[in-house]
Amino acid sequence: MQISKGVEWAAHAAVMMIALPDGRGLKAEALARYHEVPTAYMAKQLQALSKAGIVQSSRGAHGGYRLAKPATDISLWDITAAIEGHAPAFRCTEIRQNGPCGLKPKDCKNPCQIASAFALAERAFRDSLKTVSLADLGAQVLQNSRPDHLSEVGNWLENETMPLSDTR
Amino acid sequence: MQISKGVEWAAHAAVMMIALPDGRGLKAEALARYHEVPTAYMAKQLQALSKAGIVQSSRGAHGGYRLAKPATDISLWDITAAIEGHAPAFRCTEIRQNGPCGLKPKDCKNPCQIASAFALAERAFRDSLKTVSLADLGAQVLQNSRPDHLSEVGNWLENETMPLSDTR
DNA sequence: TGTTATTCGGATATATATTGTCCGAATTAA
DNA sequence: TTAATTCGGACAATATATATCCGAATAACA
Repeated sequence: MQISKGVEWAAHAAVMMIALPDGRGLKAEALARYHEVPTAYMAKQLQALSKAGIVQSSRGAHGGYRLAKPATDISLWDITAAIEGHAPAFRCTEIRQNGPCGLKPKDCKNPCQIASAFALAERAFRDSLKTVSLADLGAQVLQNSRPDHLSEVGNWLENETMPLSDTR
Repeated sequence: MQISKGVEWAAHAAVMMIALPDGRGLKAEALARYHEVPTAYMAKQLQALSKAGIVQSSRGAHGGYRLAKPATDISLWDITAAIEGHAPAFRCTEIRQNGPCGLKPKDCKNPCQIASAFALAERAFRDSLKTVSLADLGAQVLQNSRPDHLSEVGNWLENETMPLSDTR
């Protein structure tokens, strides 16, 4: 029971993109270099975010990624689901229908009690992540960072960001 | 992000053991046959439950497994943790310390905001599972089962259970 | 308007964790 | 003492997660 590293990377990349000025983007390679992770794999996570409508991508020269909507409208659950998928972690295989005393399918209209309990727990997990928006995370980072670090990041962004022409 | 099938099997096996009369046990092979799953792998899950102090095992002729404590004192989280381990699902790799603008370790005394959010969500998940005891699950099964099914299970148990001599 | 540099996107290998299996050590009834 | 029967940990096979590569697409520029 473990969450993919891609979720961590995608979340950090998304927080980074909050700071982008309007009309600018960051390419996958830059985001990977900034976080010191494999470029191609970071790109894969960004593609997943793009498919989920969380980020916009621009191809070609001076292309890159940027957030597709306000940071307040993107939750940590959105990012997690985009990478991990929406499938429940607990997979009920209906073993109550197995074996010498197995139940008939018609007696299994209601979900198994164990599966129900896990569904409830997973809902609690989801709901907790849904309460955290990218904007919240960004605000916390601003609060807890030393000023010199923030300007360091600002300078780095200044060098790496390119104006994006098109907004497909 | 998925939960091992062993958790499902262990949970069903544990619920089954609620019904055991005092001084009786079920061997791993019987529990596996009842649920129609591979014997050796079911045995592995039972061993994990045993290590966690959830079930008692008796070796030798007429050996088997039984609950080690009252069903009210065993939660679904206990069983999950016994099989899956206590390690958190989200693994923070501290990538904020990586790259050109990486933070110094001394500036990372507080956990990363993203990791904190996941820790909170996982706590919600755990707490939800902790509210469900084996006794609860057993009661729900009794309520939702047809009487003929219950007597069928009772007969099966009668044939399979052996008196356990020793209570190591 | 053609050309080229640069980017994203999906198909393809490798590493790791999960799932499944086996055989020896231990225990107990006879 | 013996032998049957069990648990327990070490050992393979499979599925998933991780990492990588190369082609398709786009926009800048001459």
